[in-house]
Amino acid sequence: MGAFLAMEEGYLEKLNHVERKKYLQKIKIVRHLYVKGARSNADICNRFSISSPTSMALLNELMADGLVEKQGRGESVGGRKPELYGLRNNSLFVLSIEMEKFSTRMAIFDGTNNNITGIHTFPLKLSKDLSAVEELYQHASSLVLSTGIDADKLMGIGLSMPGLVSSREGDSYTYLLTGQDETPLQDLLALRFSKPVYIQNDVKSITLAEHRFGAAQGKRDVLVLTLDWGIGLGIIQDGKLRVGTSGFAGEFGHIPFIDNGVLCHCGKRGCLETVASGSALARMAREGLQAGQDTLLKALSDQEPEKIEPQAIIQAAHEGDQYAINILAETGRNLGKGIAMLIQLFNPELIIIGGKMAEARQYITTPIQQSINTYCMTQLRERTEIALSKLGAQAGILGPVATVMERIFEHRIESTK
Amino acid sequence: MGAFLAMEEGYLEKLNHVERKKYLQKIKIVRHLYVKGARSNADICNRFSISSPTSMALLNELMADGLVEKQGRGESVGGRKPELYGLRNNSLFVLSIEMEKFSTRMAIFDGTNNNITGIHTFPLKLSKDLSAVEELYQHASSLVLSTGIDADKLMGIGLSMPGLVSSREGDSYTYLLTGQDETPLQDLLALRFSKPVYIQNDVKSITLAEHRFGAAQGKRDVLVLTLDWGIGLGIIQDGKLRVGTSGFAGEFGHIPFIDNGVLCHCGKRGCLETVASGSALARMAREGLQAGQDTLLKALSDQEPEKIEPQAIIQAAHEGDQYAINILAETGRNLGKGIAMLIQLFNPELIIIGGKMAEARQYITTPIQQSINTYCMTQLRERTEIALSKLGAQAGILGPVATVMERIFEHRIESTK
DNA sequence: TTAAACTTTTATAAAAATTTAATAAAAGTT
DNA sequence: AACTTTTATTAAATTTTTATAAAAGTTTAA
Repeated sequence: MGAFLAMEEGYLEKLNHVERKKYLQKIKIVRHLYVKGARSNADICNRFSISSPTSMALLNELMADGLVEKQGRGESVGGRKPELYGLRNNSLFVLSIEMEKFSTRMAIFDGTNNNITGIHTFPLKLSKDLSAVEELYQHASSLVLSTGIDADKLMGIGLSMPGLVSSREGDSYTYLLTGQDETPLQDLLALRFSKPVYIQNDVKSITLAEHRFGAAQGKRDVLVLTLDWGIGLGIIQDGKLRVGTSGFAGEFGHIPFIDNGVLCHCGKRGCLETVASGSALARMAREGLQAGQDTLLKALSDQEPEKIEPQAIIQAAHEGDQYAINILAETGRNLGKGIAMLIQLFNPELIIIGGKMAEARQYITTPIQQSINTYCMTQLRERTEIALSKLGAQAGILGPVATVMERIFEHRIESTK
Repeated sequence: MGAFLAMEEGYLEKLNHVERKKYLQKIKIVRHLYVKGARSNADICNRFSISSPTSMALLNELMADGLVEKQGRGESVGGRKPELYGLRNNSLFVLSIEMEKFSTRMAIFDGTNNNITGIHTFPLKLSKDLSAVEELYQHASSLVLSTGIDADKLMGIGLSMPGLVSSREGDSYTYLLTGQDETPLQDLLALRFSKPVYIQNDVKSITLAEHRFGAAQGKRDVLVLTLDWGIGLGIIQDGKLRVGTSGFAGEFGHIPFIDNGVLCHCGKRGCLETVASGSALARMAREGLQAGQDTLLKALSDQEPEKIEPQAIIQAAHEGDQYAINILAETGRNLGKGIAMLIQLFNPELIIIGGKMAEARQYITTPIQQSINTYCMTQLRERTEIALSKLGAQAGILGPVATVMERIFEHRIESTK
């Protein structure tokens, strides 16, 4: 298998046209089996428009390569039961790294997308300088070592981080800056790890996770909103993540929303994020407390007045606190107005709401829906479903896995053309 | 050629796998030659990853079918000059129909996208009932007859109309309603014309025209804004028109923009269209005149106070009228704020501004740019170019041609799979 | 319940199609 | 004029597909 998937420098260049075509077909079959699970020979024939003997020959080669194995018989559809071919267990692994501003999480996933290590958290801070690269490598190495899996079997590494990320260039424009005309971050990491590395913005990464593993599975036009301190948006159109020309699409939190509004941390005034995010919610709570509102939050604020977190407000709402419910509703109404714009612009079939704020459940979704009803054209809103994320906190660590799934085969397919 | 491109009922079903594959390859070559113009054999080999003898055989078949012909020699790149293969002149024609609320335009285009009939205008009104279908057919028939071209050579018909159109279903949700569970408009027309018909919303159709023939050629992430009485938006992402799950994406004119604003014709209040469109401009002008503003528009309004058209205001601005310039600037600033949202959400490389309002040129673009600078994140706006449409009024009639180009081959390719 | 008839899958051999390699002709460069 | 590069064509080698048969399972009907 080493020889086949590893794709050493110059490996592809040595192949002639027929061999490249065969390599391409094999990669596509592997992707198919990875994404869909074990499949029959007949299924592969149909999927790729090749004849049964050809498909059989490719599968035999993949079995000889050690990548594919027979995995029992499928259900009969009126005749002989088909042999099922699937990826060999323990033959493919993916390392997922989720970097946040103040901590970093890692986990290793197997070929059937099971987390085999649990989530390891490190207090690794995300800054502009590159020192984190080496630290990341050390943590990752010892994690891989601890599992005892063959380093050869680690197919690739996915890395998600906040801020502006150009996934095409493989570079961040906010953190771990390599400098202009320098090797992009992704290539730098790939060199250090000797593995393909794919970086992606955190929200876009979560969006891929929702599309691959969550409520957006099989949907073609989906928006994923992540509501934490800020507001994130991931866009799936015609079944693919769309990131725009530089990879920065989806800056929904910073659209102009309120005239002469509060100063946003982005430097502008009145961004949506100033009235519809976790930080907006916290600000409303602080202002309410200062104005002498009677609420469960008082107890909290007496201890640490500046440390009111959205989650405490959500908690209070679930305990029936009227003020918390009110400010959540205001946040939701603002957000809903923003979402109404999104529905009009993107005409999605589904909008998934995730992030910590999603834990407010009906206290946020009801006012959102109310705003949508007010601000959205009937024909559009009637065709849009709003749902809460099922993946929840898992989405963050599954994101890089989905990113690797999306890119590792594409990358190979591209370089074969 | 009749047999080849016509695709009679059941033609494809008769083919075995190899024949279907060959048919698919030939269709793809024809599309390539149609979109790119005459090409060499070597180019086709590279483009489709097939060997020279195979490609030559396919081209020979296409020549025997009467679809392709040799069209001279290309430039040498250091050796023998390549033979160029192109679509036979006068072998493919497209009928373009542009329906507006109060009139309908038609023209026939040849295989190199030249308008061979000029634009014929009919006072055909767009309503909910289907009586227009027969009228359309009669007009079209006599137009085709007048050119003397073989009806067989009419490849397809493109039809654009305002309102909600589901291009996938081939049905309008605003005009020419066929009723639920009835044959969609597109199929109804296809039956009457005995030709493939493709319908599309007017703005999306224009967007395709800009992408195929205008300033968006070769670009991958483009937004096209049409500014007339209303505001239209067409979205190209990753090189393709994106229309959303029901085909209604891009309802930019009716996003909520002003709290408690003017009543919009859509029924809601404060839509962007109420402060940033041609009708908003006309309203501002009327209000200004009533308030006694001193402006060149006075002369006009004295005659027909209710008939101030955006074009008159633009004209006045070009003549130096300060009031006209001011209200255009206000319209532009509002629009610019909306465009700032679009840039943040879509991260396009180019935004094309078309429609009659584009004739205001710097009087509209300068305030637009000013708003973008105010409301848009630096990293995003720096990577976005704003340009005026070069196609201008031509875009409307070229749109259905681009729609046919986009769909007619896809349609055949789909049904081969 | 059992056996025959029918489907689907798998395997293999013959037929067909495609690619590669080889070659000649054409066009440009030194 | 000699050499290089590219195109176009033919023949040989390879690959893919089709056709066929056997194996395995399901359904139908006695």
